[in-house]
Amino acid sequence: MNLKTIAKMAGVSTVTVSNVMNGKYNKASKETIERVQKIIAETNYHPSATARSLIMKRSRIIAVVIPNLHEDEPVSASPYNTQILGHLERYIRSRGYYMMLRCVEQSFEVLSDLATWNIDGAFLLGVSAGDARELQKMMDIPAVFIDTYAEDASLTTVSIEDRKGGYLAAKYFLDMGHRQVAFVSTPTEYPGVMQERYRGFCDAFLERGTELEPDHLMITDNVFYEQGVKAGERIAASGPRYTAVVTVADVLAFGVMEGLRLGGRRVPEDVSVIGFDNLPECQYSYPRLTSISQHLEEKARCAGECLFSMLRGETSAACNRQVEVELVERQSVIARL
Amino acid sequence: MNLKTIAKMAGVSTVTVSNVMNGKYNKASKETIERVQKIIAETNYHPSATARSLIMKRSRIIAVVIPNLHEDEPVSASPYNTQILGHLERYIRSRGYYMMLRCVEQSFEVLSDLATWNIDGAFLLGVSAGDARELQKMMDIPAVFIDTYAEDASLTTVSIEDRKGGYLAAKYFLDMGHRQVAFVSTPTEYPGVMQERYRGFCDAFLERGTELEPDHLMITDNVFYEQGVKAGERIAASGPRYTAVVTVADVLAFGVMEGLRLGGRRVPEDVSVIGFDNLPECQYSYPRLTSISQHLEEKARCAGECLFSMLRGETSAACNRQVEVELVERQSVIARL
DNA sequence: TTTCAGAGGCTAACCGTTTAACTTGGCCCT
DNA sequence: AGGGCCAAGTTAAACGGTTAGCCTCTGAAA
Repeated sequence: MNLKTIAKMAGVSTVTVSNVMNGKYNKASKETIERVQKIIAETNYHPSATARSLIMKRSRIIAVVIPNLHEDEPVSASPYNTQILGHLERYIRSRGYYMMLRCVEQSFEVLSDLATWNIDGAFLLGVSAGDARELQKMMDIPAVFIDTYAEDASLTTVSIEDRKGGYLAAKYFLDMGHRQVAFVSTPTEYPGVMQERYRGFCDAFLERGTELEPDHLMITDNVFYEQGVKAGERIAASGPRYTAVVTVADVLAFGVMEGLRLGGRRVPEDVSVIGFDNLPECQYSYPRLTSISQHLEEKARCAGECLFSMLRGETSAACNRQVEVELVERQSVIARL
Repeated sequence: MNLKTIAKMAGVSTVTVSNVMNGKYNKASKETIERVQKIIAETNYHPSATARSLIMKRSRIIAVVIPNLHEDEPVSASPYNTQILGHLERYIRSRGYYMMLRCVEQSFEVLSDLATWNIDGAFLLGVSAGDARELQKMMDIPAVFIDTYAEDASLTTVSIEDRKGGYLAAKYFLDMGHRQVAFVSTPTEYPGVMQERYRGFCDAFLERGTELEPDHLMITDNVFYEQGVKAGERIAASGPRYTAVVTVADVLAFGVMEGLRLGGRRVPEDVSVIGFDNLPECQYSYPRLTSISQHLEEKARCAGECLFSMLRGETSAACNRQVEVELVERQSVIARL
């Protein structure tokens, strides 16, 4: 079933059918339009996207590049990824576009072959700043980087208020009377999400004039559960020194809680814990985890708006937007009087 | 950059370049092949997938249709979905195909517009048997239904040994000395995953000759956490009657454990619990949840093999494969002497 | 010496759309 | 009466590949 067939059935040329399909109603008479539309509906005809994108040089396909989903590690398989993916798909579809998904280990391995599809734009998740700039160059299409921190403003990025998140967690503890607070994170010395969160954490102590413990910073190799357990055990082993822990990821927090328990400390009676991301699991961990929440739908909408404004050619320069965070109170924190 | 350009640079016709690209090496001389390949490499040329699929009538695109990912509910946002998605993507890509993702609320809303892309095949997740048959008719392309149970064998399906899973859980409890075992599930009267699991559960009791408690079956509205909590509370309220619970989903089990706690029962000291799916979260719930595990990579590979054998036209009729399950022991179960 | 096969290559048609440019007739204005 | 303009079409070219069919040359077999 193609244009030509429809045209023949309607007794008009293919161009007329094409015009009707694309809403160019000033190019045809009312009767013609109705006749053609009737036939289209009856035959359930849908134009070929391939033919269309071939000649129009735009495919209405958006690529979404996301790190390794298949891994058994909670961080990859995390509901975070599923949800943001779901929201992005909805946004893309609501605009009449299609989503092509690509999971990658190394960001680079990818994109040349995606280019064969004349991709209109791309969302890239969790790419480092350096890689991001490379990628931006390789694919000369509009791209929005989600959770990437670039020092310069050449990239269009959408992230959350990571710094404020760290700040909120620390301030919450300080307000609750905690003074000895550990910070569990992957390395914070490079620009990125974790550094921001740590900066915010420090901000709160600075603002309050409270000294940080000299060894409050506990660096882990990754944000997986087992590393959290180790960190928790270390904290437990340091005696009653720390009364509270901020972690940069919920999964890490789940591990820390287990590690503390293994080390003989109760959560939250002996040590309070705050996570980051507010995964659905926070509601059914034990104890339920207090966490910094990011509004994923908002994040996706934000990213979508950025990308589609670029697609429309509104080159309002690269935007760098941050979505609000908030602290969600649950049972893993108690006040310290 | 297109075929014509490359052809001109190499001093040959487009056909020759095309042949070289597609490995038809018997159609060109060794020198020509090398010259053309060199130019292709230098210019980093990639042929247009749109043009190609237009004329070849196959796109190398596989559609993946998955229910609502964006929901905040653990069951949608579940790592299960993320992981199976990741594995499917890997399989698809390993075959040189592309993955188009579509999240749906109602399975039907979808597929006519996907057809515009000349999709070669599709994976459909979590579609009911009835819908599946409709869909199969609508899109006349090879499709593999994952986690769909059809009574007849007209559909190609891949699922897990759900019945055996239910059996394993029940048998494990019986072997551990439990006699009063509750079964928490969404309705089991219609064909589907849950019915299979329940059947397996009953099988074990029948085999052992142990009577089931008259009200052992606790039906929930869905497999979300809150429903699990309610079921757990109900079980707790029924006094010391039940010493063990089998649930049809881990998230439900997490809820049940919380509900039992709220009702004053300890897990596993008073009541033991087994989940289903073996989500990564089982490793960091409290207590760690014993669960029936499905091998997702295997499941994806299985589905992939089915689909690609259909794509190759090997019409070995519709296959209905089931992937193995096993019981993973953790801390949520103790023996009853 | 003719025949035949195969290597190596080319031309033309085709896939299903969109777009630019052209046609035709009717109407209005001068 | 002639020109200009608009509505409602049409035809032809283009997008970037693939495929079928044709051509030419060389070497070997009959």
